[in-house]
This record gives sequence, structure tokens and C-alpha cells, in this order.
Amino acid sequence: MTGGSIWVKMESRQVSRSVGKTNDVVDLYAVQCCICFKWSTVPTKEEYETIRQSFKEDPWVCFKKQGRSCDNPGDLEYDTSRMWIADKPNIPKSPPGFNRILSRRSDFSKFDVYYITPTGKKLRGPADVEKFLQEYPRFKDINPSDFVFSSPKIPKEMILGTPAERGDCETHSNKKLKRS
DNA sequence: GCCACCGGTGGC
DNA sequence: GCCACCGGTGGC
Repeated sequence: MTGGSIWVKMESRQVSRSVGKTNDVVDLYAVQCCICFKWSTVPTKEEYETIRQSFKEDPWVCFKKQGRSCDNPGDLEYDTSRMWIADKPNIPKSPPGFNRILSRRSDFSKFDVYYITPTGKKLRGPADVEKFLQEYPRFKDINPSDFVFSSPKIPKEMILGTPAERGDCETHSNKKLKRS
């Protein structure tokens, strides 16, 4: 199975952060079965990153979830009630204690990726990573390539707030999106 | 002074 | 043309 035909997806929603400000938080992780295209939720970010890191070689299938097969209904269906982001496959797991964050631009144009370190510092790119790993010898064994700053794309229908054209969906993910 | 946020651009 | 990366800065 080659990568790219099925994407790991995650969901975010807008929450009020302070007066006049909003921020997206990912509140649900989901993966799509490469056989039946149904969605399974993934309970934790940790587990999600584990699936994601080898998604191309080892795509998701329903029976990986205990007691589940493609004959069962999925956990949820894709819709525009929340924002779905097609994540990139095969991103290394965040090093222990580091937290990979997606920050959406207010114009919905793109996400910025950054990592929060165990010390609370924010790393915005490879230059920050290198500086940080040098500054703290206890992290010197961490491979800088474990930090990946490439950002997921925001699906067009999420920007416009309108249903995706079927052609778009198939172009991007080789599947049909079910809409209720 | 910090940092969240955005714009620009170099490399592909 | 895209996008990963980084510089700049406005608002606090």
C-alpha cells in the first residue's frame, strides 16, 4: 500500500480564549480505514501519533480496534460541523515531553506548527530546535529530524463553509465523503 | 520586553 | 506555484 490515498485526519474547533480572541484546539483524533473508509476515533494524541508515524507502510484498518471490523459502523462521519484537517502521514512521534501544536492563521490560510518543550519554550523551526538541543545537554540524544514543521492543509470546504465538491474529495483523498 | 501573529521568500 | 522557515512587529 502506498501512502497518500488515505489520510489521517484530526478535528479542531474554535474556543474562546480571551475577549475577542479565539484559538483552535484539536479535540478529536480520527483515522480512516483503508478498506471500508469508515472512521475510527483515536482516544489520545499519543496513540494518534503512533498511528501517524508509520501510516504509509501500515495504514489503518478497522480490525486494529478491538472488537471491531469493517462490518461495524464507524465512530463518526465526516461533516462540516467541526473543522477537519487532513494531517500528513509519517510524521515522527514528538520526543517525550515535547508537544506538537497546530496554530491556525485567522484567515484560515494555513497552520503554523510549533513544539512546546518540557521547559515550556516554543520552537518554531529547525533553527530553534538546534539551539534548544545544544542549550540543554539532557536533550542532546534527541534527533533533530524528529521535529517536523510541515503543516497540514486546510480543506477548501472548511474555509468556505460549504460542502466539498465530490471531485475535490476524490482528487485529494481518493474517496467519497459521506454527508448527512 | 515578550510573544502571538503575520508576511516574505528561498528552495524546491 | 507551493510551502517550510524565519524575520519583523504590534499589542500587551
